[in-house]
Amino acid sequence: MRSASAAEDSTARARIRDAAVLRFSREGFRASLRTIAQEAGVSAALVVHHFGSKDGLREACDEHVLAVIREQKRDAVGPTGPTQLLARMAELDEWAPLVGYALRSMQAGGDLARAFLDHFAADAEEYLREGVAAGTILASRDEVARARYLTVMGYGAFLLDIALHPPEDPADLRAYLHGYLERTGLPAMELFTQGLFTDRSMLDAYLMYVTDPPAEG
Amino acid sequence: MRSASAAEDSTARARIRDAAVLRFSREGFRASLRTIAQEAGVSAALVVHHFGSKDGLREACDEHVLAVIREQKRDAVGPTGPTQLLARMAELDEWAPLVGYALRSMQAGGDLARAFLDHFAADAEEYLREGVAAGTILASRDEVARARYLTVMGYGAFLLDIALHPPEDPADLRAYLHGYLERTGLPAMELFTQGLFTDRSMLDAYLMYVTDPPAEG
DNA sequence: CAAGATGCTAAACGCGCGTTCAGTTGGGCA
DNA sequence: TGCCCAACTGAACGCGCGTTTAGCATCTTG
Repeated sequence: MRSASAAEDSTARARIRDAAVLRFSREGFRASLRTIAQEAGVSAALVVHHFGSKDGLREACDEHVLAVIREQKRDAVGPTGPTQLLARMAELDEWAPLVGYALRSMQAGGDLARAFLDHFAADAEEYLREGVAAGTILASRDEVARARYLTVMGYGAFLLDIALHPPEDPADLRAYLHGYLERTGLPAMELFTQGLFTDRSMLDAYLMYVTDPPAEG
Repeated sequence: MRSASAAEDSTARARIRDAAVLRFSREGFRASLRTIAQEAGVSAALVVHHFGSKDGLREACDEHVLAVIREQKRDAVGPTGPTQLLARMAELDEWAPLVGYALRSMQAGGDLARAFLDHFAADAEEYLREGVAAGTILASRDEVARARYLTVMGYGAFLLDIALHPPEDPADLRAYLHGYLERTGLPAMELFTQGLFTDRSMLDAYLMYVTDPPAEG
């Protein structure tokens, strides 16, 4: 079936789509149709001919990226966290444009971003439950909310870090990810194993507040 | 000196700057000069006359927003967390455009975003040290890295959440913030008081890895 | 009062964008 | 063979953008 990867599809349509993913990944969604067409070695008119409009092209890219990442996840052996999935994919240069596209998409918001996050949050929930069952992870009063919170936090921190320190070579997500993990590894580990507070008073105060909220101003 | 607020400055230059902050806050930095000029009740040419170019206008907005937020912070009585600063400011409709501008700026990256985060991370560091000294917060092996990590995480999560669920009325940050805190309050409190793992094995493994890293591939 | 700076505008310029259009090529099929 | 349809292109269109230019009032100042 799949001889090596989807890149083997050398129809003009696929070439345009791949070129679009690459340029969107590098330049954001401001990348022009003409630039994309040039990268694919076709005319700008052909892009519109195949995808109807620039928005149509973006939708096609969205579907493609989501499909590939889902397939990658299915093929992955054993459970891995959602962050680890993109991280491992970034390790292979072949997938770098897809990961870059996904990150751009999350930063821009929209349907694909929501789809990604729902997907990853659902994964996180599963892995957290497994951890709780295995006794390695503490139980939460609201597993769904926790999974979502941790997912949004992880990706949000990574995206903001990228925005603050844009890599000179956007293609080299590998190097960037390495540096990011180096910077955040220790505080993350401390937070996840020890928390931040020395006692339960803040949590108890919050729980009290939630169950018996003060009157609205 | 300051009769009520900076909004009292009714020179055309100030009106243009305030209009720019408002529109940038609502529409992002794609907002056009003509739109901003119209909002300020002047011609587009006058904007260029006063600020040289659109980039010049953005720089002026950056300086203004940073200055106002710093001043607000100085006036604030007692220590408050950096997140709480923006949160409290968002409560007052008067400051909402400034806060919106700051958030847009962080999402877009650039110098102002770095300035904000350095500022807030330094604040966080101070408050964390106070907490450690007071015995309410656990000490970290690297206070600087932890302060930065928590700051990037907090704002990153909030920004991603906004991108995923853009409020229908961007001006009403107040309502949005309320919903966000409702969604994340419990898992955040749990994480900060209890951590995530049941034992120290992950942290110990990480510390071992850092002090004695495996050979590079 | 003359002269020049200052605040400000209407109109236009040039550019890059997404998109459209008329037309060419070439393979599949009655 | 003749026809058609799909793939594809170069040129142009229309638009909105940031910016420029020329000119007009209105103050300031010697």
